[in-house]
Amino acid sequence: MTIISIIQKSVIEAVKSLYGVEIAEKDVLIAPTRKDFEGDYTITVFAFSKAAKKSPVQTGEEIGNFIKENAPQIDRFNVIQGFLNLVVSDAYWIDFLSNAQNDAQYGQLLPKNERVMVEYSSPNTNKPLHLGHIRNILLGWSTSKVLAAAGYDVVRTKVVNDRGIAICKSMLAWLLFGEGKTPQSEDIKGDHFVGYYYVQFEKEFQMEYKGWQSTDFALECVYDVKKKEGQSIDEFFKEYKNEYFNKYSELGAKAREMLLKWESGDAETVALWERMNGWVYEGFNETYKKLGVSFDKIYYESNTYMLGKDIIEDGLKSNVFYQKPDTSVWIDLTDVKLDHKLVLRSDGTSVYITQDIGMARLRDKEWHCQKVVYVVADEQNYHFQVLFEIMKKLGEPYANGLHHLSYGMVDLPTGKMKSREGTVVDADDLIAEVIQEAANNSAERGEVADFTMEEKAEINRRVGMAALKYHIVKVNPKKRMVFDPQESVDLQGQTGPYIQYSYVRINGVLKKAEKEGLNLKQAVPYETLEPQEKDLIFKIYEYPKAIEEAAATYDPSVIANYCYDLAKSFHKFWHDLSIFNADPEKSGEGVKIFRLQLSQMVGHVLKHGMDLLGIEMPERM
RNA sequence: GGUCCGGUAGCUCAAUGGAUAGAGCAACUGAUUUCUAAUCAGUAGGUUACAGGUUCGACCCCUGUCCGGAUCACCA
Repeated sequence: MTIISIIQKSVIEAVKSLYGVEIAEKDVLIAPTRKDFEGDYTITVFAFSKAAKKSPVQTGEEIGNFIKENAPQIDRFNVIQGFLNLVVSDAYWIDFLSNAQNDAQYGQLLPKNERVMVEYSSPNTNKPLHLGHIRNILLGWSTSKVLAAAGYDVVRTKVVNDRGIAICKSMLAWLLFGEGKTPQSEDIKGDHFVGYYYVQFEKEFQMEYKGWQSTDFALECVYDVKKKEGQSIDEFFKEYKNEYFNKYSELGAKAREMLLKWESGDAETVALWERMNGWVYEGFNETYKKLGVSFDKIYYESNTYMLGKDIIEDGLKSNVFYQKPDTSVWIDLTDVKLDHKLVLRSDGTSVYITQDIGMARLRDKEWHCQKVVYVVADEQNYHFQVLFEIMKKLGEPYANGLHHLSYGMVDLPTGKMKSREGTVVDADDLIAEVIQEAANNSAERGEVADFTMEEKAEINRRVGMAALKYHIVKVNPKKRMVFDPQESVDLQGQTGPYIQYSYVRINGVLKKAEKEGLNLKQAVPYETLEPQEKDLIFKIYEYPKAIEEAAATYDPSVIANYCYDLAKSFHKFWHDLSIFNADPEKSGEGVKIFRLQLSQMVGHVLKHGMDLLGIEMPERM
């Protein structure tokens, strides 16, 4: 039984026997005691003081005395205002530690016998990954790791948007201006290579558009006729871009023609499409590898974009959907405070959401997940609200397990990232930069100067990636975040490397212990904990709760902050108390072994926790 | 305009309705004969956007206002 439930039960008994009132477990508010007070757990007694018809302080005293009498695990207590602070006995903590130590899986919670699918990354194949994708990927990966640690059976997936007008733009530009070049011939990463032609297309298109804007036709037959009140020429044509692309643009016409050819299965077009997408995948895979993430199943939109129509037809029969006179199909979601939403065009073709409806059912057939987490930016909040409501109305059994892990956009200190203004931070560049920064710092410090080049490179990679990943994943997903590249390479303070460093310190003493032939498996007598020691044990004890919370809220930042707190406590412990030079007079013979065991356990939890964030620990740095 | 999400120290972020709102960065001051100073300790920094309300108790819940963002396509 956990100490929490021991305390809860004791309080329930206390209130019953002292005041004759029955309360439930959820009525017992129990929280870790604040730092400035003595105690491990605090119970808020205001609610009980009403039942007792006594002052909060008196009630606290009475309950405290009762618990102390009845629960041997509680050593002493104090009451301040309406707060009952309980001190758990050192014996309990020491006992807990030795048990945890024997559990090589500590941090892996019991199986929940539920499967959850995490969809993340889901890129377009027309340009390389950037900072925004990095947030998505890190969130998706760490969420999946957290869920797995919490006991779920996890399936990782992505849906590649490999078709549509965007990739056709790249294809067209490559045909027009590519001169037969390839990523190999130019020695460029495939996704960057294809992205270059996408940009090339946009440039050419802009030139064409600019030229067109000054024609009499554009000014007299378009601007004069369609402009809004007081709208300048520039403003108007900025808004008119898409319509121009579809109506008058030569390049636009060619791109659309290519899309039609692709859809009709034209062999040459499909071959080109496969070739260019192949280049992109090679590039993406390299980036995924650098980020240390993987997928169990990849879906391609080119295979799934026709899905969902049959469901719409069935739903039409069962009156979940309705048809307008123009034959387009809609759903009425006004009863759940949403709108009427189109699910099938009047020409019978699908829209974005049709596909998602079909995809949801397909994946249910293939995987039978009780839960599905969609890691997608918050600009699509409305889309997912609509999607989930539709699935509920269709009566899909898994509908209530669908969850949109919505995260805020990543801003730069200078403002929003805009591809047009060239302020997009490229994923590969950023990764290279943080690793380089780690290398610079490492060289300055000279701690690992005697290591081989390969070993140094590996350490720099781990440290640099830790800085980057931690910087991003420590922020609550739903918040928009400001990403300062300068700060992301910081190695001091609340950073990934700070946490790694505590692990490296632990590794150092463990190595030394090994050299001295110390047996860390032995049980040693130890009775009185130093505050720094208890702090560490307490935090180790709280680790499973952090995992549960992170899993329940789909929020890896809980783990990020937990790891920082634990590392901080360890650094403090390290600074204040010596391990090998511990004074045996004062602390007893077992102190050295005990502290090594404690350090080892901290190391285990830190490594485990950081792994949930996709961060690897170096042995030295 | 409707809907949704955010607003906490100069900056980046924490805080199951609980105690005196905490960290880090930046600034300043200290701590290496010792297991790695990528560390530790200290100083300074706040009307939690604003105004009401609910409560024994509100950064947190409710109402309104302001600011920022997203979204409201027969686009994806």
